[in-house]
Amino acid sequence: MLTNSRIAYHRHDHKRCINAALCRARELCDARKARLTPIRETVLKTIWASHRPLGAYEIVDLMSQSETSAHRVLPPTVYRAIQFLLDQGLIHRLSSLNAYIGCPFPGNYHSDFFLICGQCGSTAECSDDQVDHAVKHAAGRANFQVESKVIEIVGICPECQL
Amino acid sequence: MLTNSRIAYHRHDHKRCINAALCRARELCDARKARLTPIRETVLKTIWASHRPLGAYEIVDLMSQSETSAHRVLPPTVYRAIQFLLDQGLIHRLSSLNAYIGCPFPGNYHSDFFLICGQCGSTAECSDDQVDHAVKHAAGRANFQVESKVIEIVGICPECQL
DNA sequence: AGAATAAACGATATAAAGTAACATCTTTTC
DNA sequence: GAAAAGATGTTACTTTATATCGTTTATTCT
Repeated sequence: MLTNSRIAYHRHDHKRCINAALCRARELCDARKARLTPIRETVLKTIWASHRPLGAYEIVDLMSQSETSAHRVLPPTVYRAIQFLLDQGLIHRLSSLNAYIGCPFPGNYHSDFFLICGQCGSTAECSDDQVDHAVKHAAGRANFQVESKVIEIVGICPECQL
Repeated sequence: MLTNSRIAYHRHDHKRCINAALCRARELCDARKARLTPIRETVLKTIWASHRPLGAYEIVDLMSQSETSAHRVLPPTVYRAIQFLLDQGLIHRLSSLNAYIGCPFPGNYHSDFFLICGQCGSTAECSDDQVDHAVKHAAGRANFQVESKVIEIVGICPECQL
């Protein structure tokens, strides 16, 4: 099972998460000749500010408040950056929250699901063959051909159980 | 595996689906002393018009166009009925579509997931212990305690594969 | 039956999430 | 360095959902 739950749900130096995410994003975009512009990078950085999914308008507000941007950032600007980051697999959308979260392992193919803590909001991404297989098997029994899945689990993270 | 995929994805007398759903709804609400008012029943019936999930505003439009209602039905009216039906487990919300679908087996506890045909839109509900177990197991490895899940699979239904 | 209470509904306004369209500016390509 | 492609700024708008308040309908209790 591939997951960042050990990091996301425990004390850690989050700057390293941010740095790693930005580095990998630059690498990936470079390799793909996709343009990680300042705006896009700022949106990615803003999303990576924590392990809690962020709504698009929260990103708008955070970016507008920041010193770096002179004038208010507008929704289409953020949504365009979000779309780019989604296309590049650098972030994911959580349908059940209308929110976005950074992908901890972009580039590698992974069919992922999310563990969303209902208490603190921290969300980990997981990729597990058994879950994948169970879903595909169940769908197969209905002769249903799987193309994509949304799996979002709400519960209590290890820290919030204490 | 509990599922209505055999029905939803194949020719069938859909009136029976509607009748069955309304009957079970009446029974359940009766047993629980919950009030299945005319509006609520109409919303449920409208949702059950097909096996395709319906957006709240589609319900608003359909109900407004119908002869039975003299004046335009307003969003809060529909949303209140939707909330009631969700509370009673008579319908489900599909987060990835912002849409609502009738539950084919209300009353029985079931941890369900959905098979959404990307082509025709028809959606079946499934409940499968193996999927359930795989998810719980994967979450457990992250010491995450599952409370609820959203599992929505998009793909091609048996009919649309032909 | 009739008052008191609770539940449901009507209506207006507004919040929250997301997009269309078009003008402008910047980068890349040839 | 001109043409084309890509990114951003700006305005307006669509879609989804909810808050609020006044009114009506149903239930309960005596």
